[in-house]
Amino acid sequence: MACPLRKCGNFLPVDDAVLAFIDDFRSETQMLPAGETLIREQSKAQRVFTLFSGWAFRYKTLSDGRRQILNFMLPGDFFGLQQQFTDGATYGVEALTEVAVCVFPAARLWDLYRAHPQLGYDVTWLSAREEQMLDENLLTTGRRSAIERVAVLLIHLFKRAQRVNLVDADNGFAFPLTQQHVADALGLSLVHTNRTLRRLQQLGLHELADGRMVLRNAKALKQLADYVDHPLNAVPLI
Amino acid sequence: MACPLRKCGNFLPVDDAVLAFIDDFRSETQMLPAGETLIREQSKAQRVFTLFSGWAFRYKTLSDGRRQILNFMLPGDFFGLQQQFTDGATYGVEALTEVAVCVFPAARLWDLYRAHPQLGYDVTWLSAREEQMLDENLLTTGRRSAIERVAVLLIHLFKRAQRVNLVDADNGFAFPLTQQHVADALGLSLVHTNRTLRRLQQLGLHELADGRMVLRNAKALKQLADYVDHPLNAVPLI
DNA sequence: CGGGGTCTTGAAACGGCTCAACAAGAGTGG
DNA sequence: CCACTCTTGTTGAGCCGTTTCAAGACCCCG
Repeated sequence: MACPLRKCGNFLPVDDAVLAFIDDFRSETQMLPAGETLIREQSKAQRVFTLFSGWAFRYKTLSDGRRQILNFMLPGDFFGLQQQFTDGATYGVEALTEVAVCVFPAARLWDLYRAHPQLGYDVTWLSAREEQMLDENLLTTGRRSAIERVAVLLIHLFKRAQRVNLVDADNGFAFPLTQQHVADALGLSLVHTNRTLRRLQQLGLHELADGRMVLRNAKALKQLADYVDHPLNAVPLI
Repeated sequence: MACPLRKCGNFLPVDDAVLAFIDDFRSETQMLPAGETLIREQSKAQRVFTLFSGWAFRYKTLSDGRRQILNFMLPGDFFGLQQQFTDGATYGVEALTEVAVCVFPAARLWDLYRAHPQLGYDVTWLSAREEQMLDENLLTTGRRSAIERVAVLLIHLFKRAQRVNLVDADNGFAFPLTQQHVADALGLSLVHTNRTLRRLQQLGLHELADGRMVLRNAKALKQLADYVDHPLNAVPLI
């Protein structure tokens, strides 16, 4: 059965043999409501995932409850890999909206490398791509001011939504994050996030209401954030 | 010829065929002085590296010069992978001390996956491991206070040095970072980094002089930093 | 002897945090 | 249909952690 996500045109094509392997590799497809935990911090789950629809996020928490969101996941994102190489998950993953995920048994990951080196290469590719996003997030939380941080996040999520055809003609898209999520992703307090968001909105750079975001002035946002634009190259999908 | 680093006991053993492939894969071994650039930001280098000896670091800069150090590299670390999947390097790498690196042609990376899936798996492993460190750094810069940040960094570098037998019996090891490096790694200003380092030293938690660091009270540092200890499992070496 | 890099310290300014209160909407149960 | 609570967003006031500016010490090296 063909995967509808694959047809959106922003993923690399694969031949039938590989497709069949992926299909067989997948143990199930799951639907989960918003707020559900996909990977529990410290747990020893033996599964890896591809997000098929919806949004999710990866996070870590300190023992006193402070939370840092590491990155957001959109359709096509592959996750759960790292726990494979450690004694357990060093982070948690939570659904931001209702999500559909393809579930794979981590134990068979090594089979994948042996049977289809191409897929192994693709896994590495996706992993490296996620690492790049982390690099950017680290630069952001470490060295950008609050207003720059928010601007970067808005553009970044916009670009990512665009890849999977989630953005409409008016630069609008569903924005399922609460301000608390934004704060936790950027290393800011909730209150200051609110003020900063408000300030950007008053400058006319974006509009955010009822879970919907519209980028009003992407160029100004990019300039404000010192954002370097990368072309939207096709990426693997597993 | 046997790699001395491999014998230190903290790397996974590999069989002779794989070893021979790695040997053939390596295009050269280079020595570079401290301060030298191994990968230039924005460049299109076609090489990946394994650090054989010395320290290096990976960083990103904003157009106005603000710099964020993403992570530090110690012997055994594999880097340069990400640029393979983008149009160029999205970060820079600089030698912190004199370094020796094994250089591999990135163009042959795909050969590696095909010829030895085991090595492909190992590359992913190393990539996932680096990502874990980035996760931790992101949590640190996003959610920890200055004193917690410094404490985390000290423990983390200590543990990493320990893995490659760089720590002596008195918990001392060569510490080639300037305070500016520490500041750039933690998202702090130089002045505040100085004060914080000083404060920790006065508390008797560590000692730092003449490029040499001694952990005086690792337990207190861990507690202060809310640091979760992971066992020192063996990792692949390429 | 001069100059550049690193470390150190003081003083003042400021960005972001905390505390606190309130509004609006959604869901729940009587 | 109305209280009630819970979640999310909003705004003010004051404080504090960190930054910035500035200056001096020390050391190595040409």
